[in-house]
Amino acid sequence: MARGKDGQRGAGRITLTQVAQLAGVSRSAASFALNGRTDLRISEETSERVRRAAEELGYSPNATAKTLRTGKSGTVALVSDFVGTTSVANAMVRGALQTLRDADTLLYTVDTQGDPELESRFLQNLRSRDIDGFLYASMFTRTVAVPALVRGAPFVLLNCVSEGSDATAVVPDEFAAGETAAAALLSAGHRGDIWFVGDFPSGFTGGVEWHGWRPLALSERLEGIEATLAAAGTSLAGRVPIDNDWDIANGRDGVARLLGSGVTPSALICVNDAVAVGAYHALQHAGLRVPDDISVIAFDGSPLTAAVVPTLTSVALPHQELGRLAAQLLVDEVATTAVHRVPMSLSRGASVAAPATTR
Amino acid sequence: MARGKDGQRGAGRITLTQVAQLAGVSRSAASFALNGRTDLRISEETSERVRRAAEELGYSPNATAKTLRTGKSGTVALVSDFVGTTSVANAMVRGALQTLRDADTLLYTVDTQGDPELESRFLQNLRSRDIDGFLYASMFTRTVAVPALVRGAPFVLLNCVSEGSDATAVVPDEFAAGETAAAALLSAGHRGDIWFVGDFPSGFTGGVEWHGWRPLALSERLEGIEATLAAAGTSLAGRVPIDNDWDIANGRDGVARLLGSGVTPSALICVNDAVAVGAYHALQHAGLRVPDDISVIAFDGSPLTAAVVPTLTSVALPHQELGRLAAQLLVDEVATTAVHRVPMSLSRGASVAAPATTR
DNA sequence: CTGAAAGCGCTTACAG
DNA sequence: CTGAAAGCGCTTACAG
Repeated sequence: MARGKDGQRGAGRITLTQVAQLAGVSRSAASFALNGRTDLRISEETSERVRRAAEELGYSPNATAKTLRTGKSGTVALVSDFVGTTSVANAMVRGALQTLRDADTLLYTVDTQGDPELESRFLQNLRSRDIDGFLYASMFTRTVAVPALVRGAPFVLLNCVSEGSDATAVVPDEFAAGETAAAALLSAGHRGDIWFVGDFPSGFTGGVEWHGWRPLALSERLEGIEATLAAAGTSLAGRVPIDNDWDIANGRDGVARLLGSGVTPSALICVNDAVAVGAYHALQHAGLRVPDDISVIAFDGSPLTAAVVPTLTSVALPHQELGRLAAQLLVDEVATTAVHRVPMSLSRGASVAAPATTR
Repeated sequence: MARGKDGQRGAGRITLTQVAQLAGVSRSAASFALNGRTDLRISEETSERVRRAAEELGYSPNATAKTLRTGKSGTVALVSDFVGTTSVANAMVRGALQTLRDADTLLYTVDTQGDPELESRFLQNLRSRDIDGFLYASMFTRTVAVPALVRGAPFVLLNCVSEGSDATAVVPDEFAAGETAAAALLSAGHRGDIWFVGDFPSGFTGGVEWHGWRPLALSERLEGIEATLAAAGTSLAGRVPIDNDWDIANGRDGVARLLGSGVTPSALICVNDAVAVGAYHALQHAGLRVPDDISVIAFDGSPLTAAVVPTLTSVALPHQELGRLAAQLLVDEVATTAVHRVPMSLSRGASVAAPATTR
């Protein structure tokens, strides 16, 4: 993992000496001014000049040097065994950890909570420690703007792609996942009356910003579904828009609305497992049985699939493999701008059967 | 966050110079030998002497100095927005992050996967970076042996307690949680035929090692339950032992066995949500309705509670508050050996009702 | 192999 | 305020 194009030391990294020079003061004075120390009784005017110089040069202190000198790093570590959990995030971390372990590299995880200001502080800190590389990851598959600080070191996007498609990225193959879901229904004998549950609320389309984010899964899954249905001479009977969160309540409400409108689907393809669980609830409430009356298939392959009766058939996200591959690409310094798509496999439950009409 | 008793610089930290002295070689030679470089054509015998000296002194290189000199840190960072997920682990991280943010401290997370060798490598690396403090956390509440490397800096145990109770720790109040669960059933009118699902398999007791770990939740929850029932003049009708994993299948099998033995409980207290979901399945299979025929209550307050019909009543783990408090104690340098117990609150679903016999 | 030295970028006590 | 200096712990080119 050598330094990236923009990651060379010295190439651009501003030091305190340079700030002092520009401000026309001693290094000591610059240090005192920047750290807001008053021992030296530096005039406010001088302090201001130093701060402006630092600002102008884009100075950011080297945390490694500071730590070496002071014996304090300003950081705390949380050490845990969390990865054991079956969580989306943890599976990605687990995959990356395995690969990096073989490469004798440790993995620090930081969580920005999706907050740009916190992210920026973390990135500054990490860069100032001469981190060898970044895995820039997203909770759910979407398009991101890669921060300049990340671009300054080798990096691989994990579960997201860059705006200009100008970076190495690893994402699930959502199109193929859509194909897989549709094919599962087709091979069970379904042809018509297949509904998709989880479209954007009206006014939104898959291609635009949504919730401040730009998810990829929805549009690509839909394309895969439609392509496969079209090849079999059919198409979706319709799409049920639901609210933002793609949670259980959204799924229940959406399907209740669908059933209330007099439609009797043969099968439901739900945008994720939680929505499918909500669909179960609405179906049960309407006295419909899964899969006897209606088949249900979803995406994600989360623990929810085992919580319902009958168990839910779902096209599983390959989180661990995403982490593994992204780490491998980082270690291997593969410097393409390719988007690597990892296959999603069908996790078979008992929620898909032959359509009621054929029995 | 000052350095802990054993954390002072210089006090004990061995440097390369000391290794070289003990081995009777130059610092250059020591460096070359330890890094396995051959440029200098150091004899195998000398190398061996250096390695022995390093070993004897317990030398571990200072990563900060090394990074400063070489511009490489040997680490990679995974930057993400994972914390948004509703996962046990992430809630703890989120809580800690919030507190530390106010204290202007960043949080690095490392995951050891429960592997002692990987943990040791991480701890070495973190200590060598002069990390200001540790949150030592466990996935589930248990007794841990705190590594010496952690003790070398200020630290707080998160969701675990130390073997000798000689460290500041933050854990859920499991005893009170047991009381809460029992009280919920009592106030719904249940008196007898209350069964506990999730006892250790026979041969194990709550006090001893289990699965290589020593969980606290089970024994303390049971004590709280029994204490509250006793105060109401009753007691558990029995305990259903289940297999190790405390997952959905374990719960289903355990309850199926119980029902198969001819018992008809009035209420079930399940050791966690997953086991309760399994209980639902077994009850449904037996034609019993929740809560009309049997009430069910559990512990954890996970997303599974919303996935089932009726929604599950559960005593919720206060993960975020655990993280928040632990971070606060770390920042405040509270140097007691106190175990702080955080209350668990009742998350009301629709799975508890009056006993069938009273209606 | 040795030994003295430079240098990574910072903070800080010191004499002026 | 300045300015020269030391020092954190390492790596590494250099002359012997």
